[in-house]
Amino acid sequence: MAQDTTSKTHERAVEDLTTAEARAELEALALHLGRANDAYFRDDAPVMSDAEFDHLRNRNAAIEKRFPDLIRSDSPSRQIGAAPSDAFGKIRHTRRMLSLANAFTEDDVVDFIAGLRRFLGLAPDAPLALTAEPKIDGLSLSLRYENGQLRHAATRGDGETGEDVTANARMLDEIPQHLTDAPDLLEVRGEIYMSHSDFAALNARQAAAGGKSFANPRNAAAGSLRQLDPGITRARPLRFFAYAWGAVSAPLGQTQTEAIDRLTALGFPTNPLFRYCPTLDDLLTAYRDIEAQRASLGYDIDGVVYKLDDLSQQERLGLRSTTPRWAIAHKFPAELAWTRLDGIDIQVGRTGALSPVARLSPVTVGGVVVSNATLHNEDYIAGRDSRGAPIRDGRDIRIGDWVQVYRAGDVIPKIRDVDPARRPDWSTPFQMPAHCPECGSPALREPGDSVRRCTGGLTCPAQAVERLKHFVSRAAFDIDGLGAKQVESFWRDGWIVAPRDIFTLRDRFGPGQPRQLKNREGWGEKSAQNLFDAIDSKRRIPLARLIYALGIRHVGETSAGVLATQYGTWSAFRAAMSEAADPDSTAYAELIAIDGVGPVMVQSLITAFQVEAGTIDALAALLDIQAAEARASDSPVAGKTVVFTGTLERMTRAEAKARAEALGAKVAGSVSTKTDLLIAGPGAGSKAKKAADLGIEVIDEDQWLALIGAS
DNA sequence: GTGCCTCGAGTTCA
DNA sequence: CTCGAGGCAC
Repeated sequence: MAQDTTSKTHERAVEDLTTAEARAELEALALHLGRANDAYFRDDAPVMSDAEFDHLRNRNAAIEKRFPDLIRSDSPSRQIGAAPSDAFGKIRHTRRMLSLANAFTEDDVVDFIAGLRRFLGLAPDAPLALTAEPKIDGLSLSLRYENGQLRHAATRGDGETGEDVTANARMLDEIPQHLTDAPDLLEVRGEIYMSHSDFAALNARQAAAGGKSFANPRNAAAGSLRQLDPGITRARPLRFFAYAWGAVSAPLGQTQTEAIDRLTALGFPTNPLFRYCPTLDDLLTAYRDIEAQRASLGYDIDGVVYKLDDLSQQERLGLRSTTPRWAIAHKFPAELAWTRLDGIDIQVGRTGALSPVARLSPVTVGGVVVSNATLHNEDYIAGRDSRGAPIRDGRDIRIGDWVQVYRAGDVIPKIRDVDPARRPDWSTPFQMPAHCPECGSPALREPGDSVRRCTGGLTCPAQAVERLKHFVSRAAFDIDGLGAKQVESFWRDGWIVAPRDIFTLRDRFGPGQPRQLKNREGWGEKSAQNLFDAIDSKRRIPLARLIYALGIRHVGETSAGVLATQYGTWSAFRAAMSEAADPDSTAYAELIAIDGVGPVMVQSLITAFQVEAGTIDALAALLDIQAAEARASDSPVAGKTVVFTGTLERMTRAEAKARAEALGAKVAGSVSTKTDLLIAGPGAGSKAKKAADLGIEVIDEDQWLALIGAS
């Protein structure tokens, strides 16, 4: 396994080391392991073998054990926990793994049910059955069975692509390896979790063996499933509940209830508290019952999931971008903790936004020690907006206050409340600085904006660095070995000041140059060469990624994709951005006509290409920009613009729109020359006439359903 | 003008 | 994950 033995060649027994040698070696190990960890964590580019990684980590631990006084504040033993995740292969989910929308109050649930009825075109009192089940606090897993055999197991990942943990899933008793009487293709989805008793026992074993303990059962489950050595996973008591499915070759039933029964019959553990709820009252009763049992279940749950029971109705409702419309998670009240607010720091983001961050006396909330929390913006801290009106959830928050902290979505620490009785008498309302703490430029708040922004632009170090970090981020250029930390370090030394410097790095600091990367601390011949190669490999870049990487305000990943698809090539896009500066130009009209592009984004694009034309063009000249391909789809309506008019008799307007969009069609509100197809129900008026005048194809609802294969 | 829905931006801890 | 706000339909 150990291809690279250089670092071990001169290794000496730990007992023989002098203090000075130990200190030097710990420093070197911190550097190497930190880099290796970054490479694993961020990219798919391990810089050393797993065996060597483990060896170095053990060596570090051994030296620290003998010289406890020398343990560094940046010690790898503190930073490197579970095995690096990217050592796992990737699996693309055939059906995306979604998350759930949340309900926090009974009113939210009532709204959810009303929304279902509205979408389906049902009367407010029409019967509508749902199901309720506990929401397990673990990590979701997708299991793919082909001809009854377990083929793949994948974590959720970002929903599109997860990690391949097949070898580990095969080690778990509660996951069937073979199925009988199953559909040829069956993807089962569920939750991996660890029970309270198993968690306590595991931590006790870990402590006895001198290992680190886990903060909570969910972390223990995640750490155990993501072991590189399946043997370790085998020894961990992981459990599983099935609650959903992905692709299937034959339906599991007509309702959620039937499908869950079928999964149970196939041998999957399903939750015993699953319940069929014909009415809203049944649903809320189920919630209270499950909440009452929460402490005695023996495993963590964080709410109750409601799903529409009828699967054909589920299909009609369809999906939003990241959540299904037919399900919701009714969350339990979050765990709370009181602590003191020791200070408020100001961070400066990529766009210059000044965000206040609370520095808290460390406190345990929901099994995790929290010491920072976001405070959003100045209105939030003042408890009122710029006109003095109180704002929702805002609080008068001051340094020195006792504050109540919770973790929103069980993740992001937030401040819920302030105890006025314990406010120190010296406290004063927090004042946002009028100048950027990083560069001293005036920090201004535009009318109507809730955020104060540094006006320094790219002369502000914080903005410049954040821009660079954005440029190399995963969804942008994603250069192996050039992550946030490296970019910041290069920026500090003036090696990379703007994005284009990345692509001239080899010319300026490569072989033959007076200053060379390989002589830089922490770099060698090989690693320098690898970085140059990694950079070169990203010169060829899809148009969408480049547009996103530019970091133009209001242009995120999605909008960048839309723009790329619309213009196709860099030269077309680049020309349009210049021409659009004239609001009377056709370029302007075309730009603002793009679905999802409005006046704010247009202005932002125009300004960016005026102010930064030189740097952008210099960058583009160093790249090989790939044209965007029109999205291919097998649906007959993909890419078509359709308009609905008149009364639809077999579905609501919302449903028709959602379905058409799911098939790749664009749904417009009015007929124009861009319209490809008009679906006209009874009572269609001017739109149908206009369509006829323009020679646009007009069909009725039945023909439409036949066209999309859904009659 | 109101009310979705989505997107962008900033966020934590491991 | 959440908030704020842009974009769009009604």
